[in-house]
Formats: sequence, C-alpha cells, structure tokens
Amino acid sequence: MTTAKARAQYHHGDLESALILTARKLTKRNGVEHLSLRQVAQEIGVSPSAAYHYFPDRDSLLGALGFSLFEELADYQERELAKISGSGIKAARERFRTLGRTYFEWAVREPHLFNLMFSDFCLIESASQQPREESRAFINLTRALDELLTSGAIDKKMRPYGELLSWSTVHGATSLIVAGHLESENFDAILDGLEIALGIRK
Amino acid sequence: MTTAKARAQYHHGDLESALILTARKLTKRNGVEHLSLRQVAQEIGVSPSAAYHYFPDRDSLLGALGFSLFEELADYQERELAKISGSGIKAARERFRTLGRTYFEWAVREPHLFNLMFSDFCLIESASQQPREESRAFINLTRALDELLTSGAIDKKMRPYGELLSWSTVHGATSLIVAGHLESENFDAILDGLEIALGIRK
DNA sequence: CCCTTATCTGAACAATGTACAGATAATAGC
DNA sequence: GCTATTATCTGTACATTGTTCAGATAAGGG
Repeated sequence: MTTAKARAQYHHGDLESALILTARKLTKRNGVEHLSLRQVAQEIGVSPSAAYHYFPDRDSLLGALGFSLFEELADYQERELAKISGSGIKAARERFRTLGRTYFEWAVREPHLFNLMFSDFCLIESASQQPREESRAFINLTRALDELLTSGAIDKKMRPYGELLSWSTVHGATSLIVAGHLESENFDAILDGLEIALGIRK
Repeated sequence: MTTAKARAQYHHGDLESALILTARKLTKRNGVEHLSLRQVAQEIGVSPSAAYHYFPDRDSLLGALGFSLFEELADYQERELAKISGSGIKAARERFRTLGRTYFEWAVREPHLFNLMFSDFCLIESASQQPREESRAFINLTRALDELLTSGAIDKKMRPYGELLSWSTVHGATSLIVAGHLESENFDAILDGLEIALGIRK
C-alpha cells in the first residue's frame, strides 16, 4: 500500500478529483470568467499539461465541475428536507417551501458557482446526461407537489403546471437576484405569491 | 464638412459606437466568453489600444453593450405592443402575453446576447443606473397589469404579486430554456399557468 | 528484474488584455 | 493661412492564457 504522501512528487494519485475540487475553489472565489487552467494546475502543484490527461480542454473541466454542482445542490436540498418530519398539510407545504428556499440560499451563498451551472459550459454536459426531468432536484419537486395534492393542499386545476411553474419562478427570482436586478428581500414575497398562485392552502 | 470617408484613415469618427456595435456582432456570433477586444478592433480596422480611449477595459465595453441590449429589448417589446389596439379585457390580456412572449422570443433569437445581459458584466453598470423598477420593461409590465386590473380581468388578490411573479416566471422559463435545461415547447404552457395563477380571465 | 503502460514535465506557439511612449490629425487662436 | 494645442490613434512591449507534443518518470505485470 502506497500512501498519498509517498507518491506526492510525480504521481498525484487522484488528479482528476483534485482538478475539479481546485477549480471549484477558484471559481467560487473569482468567477468562471477568471478561472485559468494554469492557476488550477499551479495550486495543485502540477504542470499545466497534466490536466489534459483528464480533460480535453478548459471548457470540459468547467463542464465536469458544473455537473458535480447539480449533485451538490441536490444533496443540500435533501439534507434540509430530511429535517422535516410528518405527513400533514403543514409538513407538505413546508417541504415545498424548503425546496424553493434551499435553491435560493445555495445560489446566494455561491453566486459564481450558480452562474456556472447555467452557463454554456454545462450545455453539452447536460445534453449527454439524462433529461432534466429525471434529475434528483426535479424528482424531489414532483414528490413535494404530489404530496401537496394527496393531502388536499393544492388546487387540483393547478397541479399540471406545478413543476414547470415552480421551477421557472424560483429559478427566475434567484437568477434575477444573483444578477443584481432584484433585491434579496423580494424572494419570500415571490414564494408567497407562487403558493397563492398554485392555490396552496395554509 | 468632412465626410466619414475622408477621415476614415486615422480618425474613425465615431469609434465608441463602432466598438459597441462590433462587439455586439461578435458576441452575437461567438458568445461572451470568446469575445476579444483585439478582434473587435481588427474588425473595425483600428489598433487594439484605440479602444482604451473609450473604455477602461474589456469588461467595461461588455457592460456598455449589455446596457444597450436592455434598451433594444424594450424597443422590440414596445414595437410589438403597438400592434395591439383596443382597451377591453381581450386587448389587456393580449398585451400582457405579448410582454412575456417577446421577452422569450428575443432571448431565443439572441441567446448569447441574452446571457450577457444577466452576466457579471452588467452588474456595476446596472448598479450605477436607475433602479430596475424604473426600467422601461418594468414600467410596461406595470402598465399591463394595471390595465388587467381596471378592466377586471385579474384577481385583485393577486395584483400585488403581479410584477415580481410575472417577471420571475418569464425570466426563469426563458433562462432555463436558453441554458438547455427545458424544451422550448414548454414556454407557452408556463405562460398559460402564469395567467391562470394570476387569475386572469379569458 | 525488465518492459510495458499510465502519468506527468518542459519547452514552445499563437492569442489575449493591457500599459505607455510617440505619431498623426483636427481644431482653436491669431 | 499659419501655428500651437488637444484629441485620437499607432506601435511596441509584457505578462498571462489555452493548447500541443516530444520526452522524462514512475507503477505494475510478466
């Protein structure tokens, strides 16, 4: 068994993960525009060319990072969901709101990473991935809406619009706030409006 | 009077506009990531340094371009609005829908330019500008919602959420579609959902 | 122990953003 | 109409970037 330290000099051990992780750190700090492959390599202590054994180009590294961020967001959402117990109307509504709130909170906490997720770099990546309807975040949203329906907390007429309307509204409000076109304080009001719009009873 | 052609050699005449216009052309084609100041200068037939007499840096040029795009979008929306005459419920509803539809159409036609508008480059620019509530697009939206209210076509209870909910939903759906996370076909359904949500009567 | 293979280095190239000294043209004062 | 001032643009230079490729280095199987 060789320790990580022993092979630290020439063979890194897990350079691919290190590249993504370091790219995450630098993108978080400086934004996608200012992320350079060379800086990532230097931070790890490896030559710039080394990265090209794992990614064909810079865009591809950013794509891989972007994909991992969708998982990260879903993880966070599910951790927060897990804190809510019960199965009544109140719990169903709280779960729905938590999905929106966590989406927003995550984006505000990591605006540069959020921008990456919905930039051109994640286009090819997401195309080769499963359709968005099968993503974990989308499945959780569907579950929350179904729960609202079965517990009678949502307007039946509005249920078919549930996923698309919720996602669009939450994503839109979040994007506008992150982009500086809307104040943070407005988010709760928008979420209130969405709930009323869907006919969600208190 | 000196013609533009006469001074074409050394003094360009209106280099500032030319820089923005050419930046628009190249960004439209290649996206913000691949826009280079040098290419813009070369396309105009001017040295790279010349640009620095009008913009302190590349980001600033992109910011100026971004600002002009908000005007461009508002122009397009107002041109489309002007095609709708009358003042009944039907006209009011049509005007509201037109605002959403044009927002989306413009973004789909110019995805690279749309991305620029909501990127980091337009942060400082928009901060020094008037608050978003006074932008032309926002004023038009407020007018459309007021018209829906006075003609009795919208749920009074929903009116306070009108602007924020509409803008967030339309912007969100548009962003998700432009970013490749949602199919274009979904937009009309989302707009339908928004109308029902706001209690807009047919 | 050697030899194949995966992994990384080093040097090189073109392109980029940006700074700055100097050239060129327009303009104002006489 | 001449000259001095000013705005505008060029040319050169530098550090940094993405990317390529030949070769060095280490790991692991025979």
